[in-house]
Amino acid sequence: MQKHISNVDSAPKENGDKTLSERTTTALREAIVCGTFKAGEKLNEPKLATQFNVSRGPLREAIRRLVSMGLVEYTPNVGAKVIPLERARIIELYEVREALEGMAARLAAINMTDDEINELKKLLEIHHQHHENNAGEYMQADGDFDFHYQIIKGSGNELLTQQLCNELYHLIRMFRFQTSRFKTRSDQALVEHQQLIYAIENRDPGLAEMLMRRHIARAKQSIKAHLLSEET
Amino acid sequence: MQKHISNVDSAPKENGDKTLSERTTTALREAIVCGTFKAGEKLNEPKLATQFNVSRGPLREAIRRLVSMGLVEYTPNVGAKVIPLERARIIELYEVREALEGMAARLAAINMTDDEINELKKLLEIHHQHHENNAGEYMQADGDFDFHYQIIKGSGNELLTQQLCNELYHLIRMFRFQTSRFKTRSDQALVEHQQLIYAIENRDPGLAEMLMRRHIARAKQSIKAHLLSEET
DNA sequence: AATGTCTTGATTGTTGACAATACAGACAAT
DNA sequence: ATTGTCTGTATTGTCAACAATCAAGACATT
Repeated sequence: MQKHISNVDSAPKENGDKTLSERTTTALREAIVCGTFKAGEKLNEPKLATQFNVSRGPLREAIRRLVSMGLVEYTPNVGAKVIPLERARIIELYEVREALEGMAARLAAINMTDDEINELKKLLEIHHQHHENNAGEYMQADGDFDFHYQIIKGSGNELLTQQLCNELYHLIRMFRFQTSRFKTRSDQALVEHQQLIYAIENRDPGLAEMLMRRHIARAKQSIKAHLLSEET
Repeated sequence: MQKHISNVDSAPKENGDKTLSERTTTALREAIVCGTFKAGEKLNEPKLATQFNVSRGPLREAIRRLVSMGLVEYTPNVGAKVIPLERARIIELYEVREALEGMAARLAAINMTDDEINELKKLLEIHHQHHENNAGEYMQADGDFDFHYQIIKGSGNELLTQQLCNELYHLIRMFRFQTSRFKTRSDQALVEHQQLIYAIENRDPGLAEMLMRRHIARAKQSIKAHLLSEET
């Protein structure tokens, strides 16, 4: 049965995607993140190559990149499969996030320019509006991403930014797609974001880190509870 | 001028290295980490393929993997080059380490078994012996790695372990190779390791994290000072 | 019936050739 | 002299065919 991916061009164009293998990577990544390929599903090279309208070379490259991003598992001579996102792994993901984004907030409190902080404030304001207008919930996920993204960038640490935005980011997205049934605690999150901005504005690295870590730890606890309550 | 890498087989055999591209990855990685290829040096595909005695396919795979490990920079249609380890990047590396290994120590204090803790103690004892016998310095680098490695594994967080041991680890090694001229503060480190074990043994996650972070932050400061004093 | 071996089909690993792109040097124009 | 364009060469991107490996089912043996 043919999936809804006739070729690579159906993927979102990302500005840096010049070569075929890069476009294939993006296309395959989105397909996995969005659940077109189910968790644990085998990735057959010739079949996928046909679907994406490329030869096996670029496709293999794409698979390798997704392996290094943690979205795909690989066994030599056996093949690739979409990573099965078990409970344990999700908790692990949030623990790593807590560590890295905590550090990002600390560094952001030191390195962010005043302009960048103002941008952050504007962003929060927009989210606030949305929350009031649309009775919460809606767009919260993307909004949350934007906010965290700006702080990460504001850290000024390129390695950290890369680790979070290029590697872990897509894992988080994938998880969110699979668990969109969970309500996002959007009003709570807004308050926490607000506090975080204060800490950064006051150039208090310790507080910024602590608040960010609590923000993420709280999300982790919330998810943990949800996952347990769903246990069969 | 021919380098001292006639083919892939000269690389250290790592148990999981079955396929040619995996062996090539290991070989190329070691060559880069150990400085056979200088920082910033261009990696020419046909030339390297000849040197390693493989075709361009596996070699390209190897390069891609090293890109995702941060050892190699890549520009489409231009090619790959060994990452130039500038001062800024080294500091960044230690900031990320501080965050991740801090979290590892925290989790280790929670999750490590008593047996694992005993192993850690034995390891420290061995390092202590070496320090007294060999008037310090010697073997400190590897010893330090072993110690940190066991704590990371002891965290029980696979994602964290992978990030540290498969990605950042080799960057650190590469940096150490380039700066072996720096004296390692080995007696200081031993004391800090000792304290860390206490914290883990007493199941004090907060203290364990704090000590690990200080341990790494101190190393960062030491390196910072060295780098500044070398400024031309 | 259960276990072990063999064979077959499918899938991955590797290769070398060809196409597309970028870089360097020569040359012309201002 | 400097800038811009062009051309040839080198390098990377892509492909399709071939070799090596693995997984599953048939068959024989205990």
